[in-house]
Amino acid sequence: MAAAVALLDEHGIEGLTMRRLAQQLDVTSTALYWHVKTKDDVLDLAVDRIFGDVPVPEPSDDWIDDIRSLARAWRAAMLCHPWTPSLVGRPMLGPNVLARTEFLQAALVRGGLDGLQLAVATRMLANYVIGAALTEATWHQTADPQARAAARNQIAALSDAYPTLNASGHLDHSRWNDDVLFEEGLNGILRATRRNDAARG
Amino acid sequence: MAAAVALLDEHGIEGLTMRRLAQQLDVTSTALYWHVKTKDDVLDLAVDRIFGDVPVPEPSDDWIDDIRSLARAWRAAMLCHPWTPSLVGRPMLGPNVLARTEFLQAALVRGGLDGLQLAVATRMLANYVIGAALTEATWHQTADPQARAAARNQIAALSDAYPTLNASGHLDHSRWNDDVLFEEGLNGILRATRRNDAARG
DNA sequence: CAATCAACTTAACAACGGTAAGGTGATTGA
DNA sequence: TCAATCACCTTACCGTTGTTAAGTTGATTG
Repeated sequence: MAAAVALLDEHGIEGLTMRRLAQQLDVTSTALYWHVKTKDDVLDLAVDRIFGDVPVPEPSDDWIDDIRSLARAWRAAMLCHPWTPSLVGRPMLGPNVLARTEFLQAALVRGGLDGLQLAVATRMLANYVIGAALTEATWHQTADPQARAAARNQIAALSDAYPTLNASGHLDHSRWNDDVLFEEGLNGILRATRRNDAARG
Repeated sequence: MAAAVALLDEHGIEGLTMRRLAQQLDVTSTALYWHVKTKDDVLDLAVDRIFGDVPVPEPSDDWIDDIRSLARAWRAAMLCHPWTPSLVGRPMLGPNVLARTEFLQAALVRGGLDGLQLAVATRMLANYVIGAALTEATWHQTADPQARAAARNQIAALSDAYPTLNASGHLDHSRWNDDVLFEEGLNGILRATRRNDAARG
């Protein structure tokens, strides 16, 4: 798996082939099929391995801060291995993912949530983190500054069609800091879960 | 593109090959390369086509409801074509996507947001919708009830390791309705953006 | 000492994305 | 009217991919 992750990190998702992976391990490609059933298994294991690197915080008396830490670390791990977000479209049921979801929900329970509100908050947070990582990784992947500038200019040229988008600089990545945007959004969501909690009793 | 979407709908993302697409159109596979540069272009166009099906609401005097409508429709479109979410990991700069993002931001501006708060709210909403669609589509893709039950039992067996997860029924899809969870989460996020707005003055 | 078994190899398969070169039939311009 | 152009498609082919089948090796076991 270490070799697989290394290949994915270096050459992206299309750079991982069974032959290349085998070569990296000084084996024939077919030898891999002794340890693994299909290539998809390799990808699944690689993803779960990355999620295993996400440090699970020690539960403190501030459950909100616990969640914040987990969300931050989760996003950071995905952005550190930009191929991860695009592979989330497969069942995430590895033990590492489950352990972190367990921590998330436990923190919410400590915060007083249960029933529907608990389910809603869990999904809301998970969806936000995954969505953020996916969006940012996608954008970073279009790392070619030339392509970025071209896209920006294309928008600017159509500023009649996209006036708001153009004025807000939504595509101008030098204008807003991704970390700040993520943090602020996370705060908003956390406030929303607390508000729901308060509204319930 | 209609043929491509049909193939994707029927056989999933791996069911679309240039040869199959060509066969569907009674042509040779190489003929496709006259209209398109690479297979990735086909996928990009297919995604943008789906997003084109998302109805852009007529702006009303209730900007929050406008956003709700767009978010609902967007998620519905992605879930209707479950291969879409896993393809979002490529630059989404097609005109259809941009038009809808423009609508979203315009509604937020009408709601009184600008500057950092506007950027935060835009991303928060987009990330949530994308994350939700991705999560749900992923889960639906593991449609095999046998696999689902197996996963659930596996969790149940490890109920010591995942007590909260086990008790909340987070993996029990019969317990909570996806539509309800999405709607509630969306409400939470919208409340959060309004709160930010109020806090600013 | 024979048998088992994990771990690997060699050989080969069909299918894939993509290129190069050539054909065809309608549309054009002098 | 006739040659040239052009959009659109075909034939032939390339290297690579995931994957299977069958056989090999070398240590461990009864």
